[in-house]
Amino acid sequence: MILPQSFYLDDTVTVAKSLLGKVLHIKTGNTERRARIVEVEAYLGVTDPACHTFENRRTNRTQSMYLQGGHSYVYLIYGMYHCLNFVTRTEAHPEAVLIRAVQPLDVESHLKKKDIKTNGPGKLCRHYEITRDHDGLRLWKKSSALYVSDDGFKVSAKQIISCPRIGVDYAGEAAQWPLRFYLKENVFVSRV
DNA sequence: AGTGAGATGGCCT
DNA sequence: GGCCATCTCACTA
Repeated sequence: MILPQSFYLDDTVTVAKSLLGKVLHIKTGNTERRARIVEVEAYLGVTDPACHTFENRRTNRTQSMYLQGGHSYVYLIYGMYHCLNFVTRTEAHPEAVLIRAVQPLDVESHLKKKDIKTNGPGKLCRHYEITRDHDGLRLWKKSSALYVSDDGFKVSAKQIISCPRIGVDYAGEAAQWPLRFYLKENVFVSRV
């Protein structure tokens, strides 16, 4: 079942945790690939020093974060990698969930750890060729190049690990906030 | 295994 | 000019 837009309008931490186990669909040309979300981070908008919209900062890059929840937000980082986010809440609350790692579902391959190409926000976008072209898409529409569904995969609260976010040391105290969530013992998670 | 540098563009002061 | 929600490669040991 495809996730409705209302799914994304909830509290950002709730959405982040709920996204674990959901299925991301990526359409390129005639093919559609699927991947289970296994690692995410919450970015809490205007009051979060680690968030691009901290203090209501509004640039060309962050336009889509000010859309309603359920849109994609893709940005370029370090001049060469892209990061995929799902916007949450409403226009007045520019918050988002960063998709840090997914588990590919199409190929029945027994991947060795060194061969995993989707365990990190930059690597997963490179693997699925997700770029700024995928910014501002409506994730609740099956016609979008990116959309998200629930295939019935169950995740219990005990399987969700919380810890500080990666790569935000500059954000002071906020760097310690437990806003990174991942599935316990999942091999596709970027790091433990 | 662990550390350090480099690639490279947008946004900041 | 400097920093960044990253990753890879080359080096140490």
